[in-house]
Amino acid sequence: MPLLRVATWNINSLRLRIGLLDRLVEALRPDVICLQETKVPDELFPAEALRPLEFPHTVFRGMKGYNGVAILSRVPLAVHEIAPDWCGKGDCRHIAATLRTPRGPLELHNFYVPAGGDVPDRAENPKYGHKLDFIAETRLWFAARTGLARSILVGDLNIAPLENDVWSHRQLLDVVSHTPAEVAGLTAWMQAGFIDAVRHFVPADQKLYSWWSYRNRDWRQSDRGRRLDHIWVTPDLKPALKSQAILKDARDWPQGSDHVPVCVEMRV
DNA sequence: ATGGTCGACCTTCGA
Repeated sequence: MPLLRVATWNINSLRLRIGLLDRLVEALRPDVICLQETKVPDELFPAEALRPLEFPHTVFRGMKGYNGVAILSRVPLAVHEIAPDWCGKGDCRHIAATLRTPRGPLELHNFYVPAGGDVPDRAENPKYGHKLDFIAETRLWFAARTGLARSILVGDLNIAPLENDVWSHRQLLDVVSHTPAEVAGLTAWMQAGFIDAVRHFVPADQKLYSWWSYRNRDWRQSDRGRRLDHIWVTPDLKPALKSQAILKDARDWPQGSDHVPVCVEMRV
């Protein structure tokens, strides 16, 4: 099992869209699926309904109504209780696991970063402050992890850092997800120990999105997308990277999420 | 310039 494919998807309700996971598996053939916005408390996690998918190893952290993250895996894994309770909120926005691969353990982090509300102003909008505080905390925490290696960080990070990660850099400078403060915060976090595994394959001058708003009648025609979903790896894994895929067609799945799956293949 | 659409859940909130 030298090739490992890791997919990340904001599923926007696991119970509502559980049937779409078959399509994801068929299209991407992932070994590991990281989900965000599962919106299901742990005691209601649909383990039985997931069984036919044949991802026997699962870890999850959910709550009622909001947030929630899960990892479905064909590779044995165990929860890695290592990270703090970000911003002391008790939110279910992060789960870490250790994957047991034939060539040694891999550390995997699955994040759902706060969306941050509508107004990009700390005083006026506490959600925006929470988002900036969250990514500052995660940056400091990873920066303190000296010797971090063989690690993968994925998730809905709710920030599009590059000019071509949004449909119009100029028009989104004041829109939460692409403000200079968020971009600086996310970039500093990544540079605390990771490289962008998707942009490793796609030049920065090329438009690349993973999310299109529900509020566009014809999302494909208007194509006002943003790249909010990311896969980062520690630099030691850079030579291991083999390919990336963003499953744009998933945006047209029946009753689909507003996010599409992102996947990276690596030889680990 | 504005409003546009979802999901969860109890009527409005979060995205």
